[in-house]
Formats: sequence, structure tokens, C-alpha cells
Amino acid sequence: MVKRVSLWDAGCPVARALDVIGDWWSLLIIRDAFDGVTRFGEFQTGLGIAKGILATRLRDLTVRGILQTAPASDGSAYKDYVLTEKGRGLFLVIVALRQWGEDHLYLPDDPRSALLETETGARVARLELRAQDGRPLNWSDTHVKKIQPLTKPRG
Amino acid sequence: MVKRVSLWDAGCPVARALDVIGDWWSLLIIRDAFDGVTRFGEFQTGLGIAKGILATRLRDLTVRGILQTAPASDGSAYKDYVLTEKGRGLFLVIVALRQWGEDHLYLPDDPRSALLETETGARVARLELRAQDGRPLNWSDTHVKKIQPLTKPRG
DNA sequence: CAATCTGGTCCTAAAATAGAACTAGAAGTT
DNA sequence: AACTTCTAGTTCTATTTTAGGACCAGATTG
Repeated sequence: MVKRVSLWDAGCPVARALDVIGDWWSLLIIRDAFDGVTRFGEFQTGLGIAKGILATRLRDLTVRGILQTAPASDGSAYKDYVLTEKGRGLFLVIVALRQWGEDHLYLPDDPRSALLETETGARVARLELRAQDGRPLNWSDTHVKKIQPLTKPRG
Repeated sequence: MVKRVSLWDAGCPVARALDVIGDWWSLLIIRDAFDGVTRFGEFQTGLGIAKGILATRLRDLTVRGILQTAPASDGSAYKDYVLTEKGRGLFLVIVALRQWGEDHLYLPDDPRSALLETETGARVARLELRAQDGRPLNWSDTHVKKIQPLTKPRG
């Protein structure tokens, strides 16, 4: 038996992204981090995750540059886990998942959380796929293609 | 030991979405479906996934309304797995993962695939978070809040 | 300075995964 | 029609991952 399959070597950014954050818990930890959770115990009780798994996930996400540790903001000797710039880059992934979930997984009256603009309290707009010039696009207007590097490997 | 944790009951659309498509393989199967893959064997060889797991995933995704089966388009007696409307709704999740992967997981010269607009051959624009009136927003301009249903439970 | 809290590690049992072997029906070949 | 190959699975076993609890060291609180 070999190890769990790795997708890193695929030339597809989707596969490589999932190789990093595509497991059962990572995106939930990241979601909580966006919501201001920073401490081991907060993640643990908030998610209901086993401590051993959480410890492994936090370590992996830190090694992979998505989280970093910092001295606890409350002045104690413990540490905070906070998102790096790279980790914050995942915000639109979370938003896209949220919008899909809202659209397809709830009945109209089911209570649920929403993503609000803090300044006005209004919900944020839906994400949209657009061309470079701003024209709206549908998935059927697109296709995936292997591209060559922009610069040559050698002189 | 109880079963694997379910996130369905959380009032968070992100958690509920991940409960449906948050495992190791589902989003890759969906990505391939967006790229035109329809047949069991295509998914299997393309992803390098074990057949048993693929069979389970395809069944689950079908039961959950993300894929549906249809008579094979090549006229054979086999069947195609195609995305439903609900499944196609996941396109922006895939795009968001792709853009994050492109930004953070590749060196400039690493070859990789890209998402192109078919009509012009240009790359699609980056996804952006915006307010309802079109103002660009940053993640730090937002917060998550539990909302009440728009309609009352009973007259 | 004793009790408790925090953030872990370690252990075991159950569940999921990987991979190979096997199979039934469809398709193609002669 | 008979034989072979292809497709789409199912089933089996070994390995890995997960869930949950026991345990533990250092920090904090009373």
C-alpha cells in the first residue's frame, strides 16, 4: 500500500490547491480563522474536532504557510494561530462555498449565517465570473488549457 | 466510535457545503466534469482513483443532486455522468481554488493549465468581492452573522 | 502552592482509502 | 455465432486516517 494519493504534481492549480487544503477539516479551520478564531481550544470546541487531528492540521497548515503562530493577543504565554497573506487569499474560496451552500442546501426559512459588509450591514454581492473587460461569463463560455510559461527556461 | 462527524446541522452554509463536497475526491471529480469528462473510466484513469472509491463518490454525488446519469452520448448502452444545475453552481468554487493555486502554489515558470474564455482565448478575470452597489470589498470589511429567516415560521 | 486551564501527545477502535482480483454485460472481431 | 476485449462496476484485504478518550507538562488562577 502506498500513501494517500498526492495531487501536487498535476499541472492543474485546482488539484494542487486541493492537495493543500482539500481534506475534511482544513477549510473549516480556515473559515474559523477568518471569523476571528485564533486559539487551539477555540478551534477545538467550535469545530468539535478531535484534539489530535486538530494539532496535526494546525501544524500542517502552518508548515504550508497558510497559518502562522504569534504570541497570544491576550498577553498570556500561549500562542495565536492567525492567517498569513497566503491564507487570507483563500477568502474567495470560502465565499464561493458559502454562496453555493446558501443557494442549494437550505430551505428558504432555514436559519443560517450570512456574510455582511460591516460598514453598511448589507449582504455582500454574489461572486461573478467575468472577462478581462468586464463582460459576464458563464462556465460554458470557458475552457481549460495547458499554457506554456511566459518566460523561456533558458536563454 | 461514532461515525465520521457530519457538519450538516451547523447553521453555516460553508460547513453544509463542505459536508456535501468537502472530501478528498469530490471536487476533483466535479472539476473533471466541468472539463467534459462523463464516463466512469475517464474519471478513473484521469484521476488515478481506486474504482471502488470512485463508484461510491459518483453514487453519493448523484444522490445529492450534483451529478446525474444520462444515456451515453456516444450511443452505447453505457451511461454518462453529467453535472446538474446544482452541480454547475460549483463552478465559482473551482475557479476560486484555481486562482488561489495559481497565485500561491506555482513558481512563475512552472507549467500549468489556465482557464480561458473560449471566444477570445484570453484568461478570465480574477474573482472579486464586491458590495451590492459594486464597491470592491476586502475580507476585513466583512463579518459573518446569524440571520433570521425572512418569513415568520407561522402567521 | 494547590487546583484548574491550555495545549498538546499517545493509545485504541472504527472508518475510509488504495489497490488488486473478480465479474457481468456490452461491444467488437472473425 | 463464438471468442475476445472493454466497461463499469463489486468485493476483498492491508494500510492509513479519524474519533474519542486517557494522559501529561507548563501556565494561570484562587
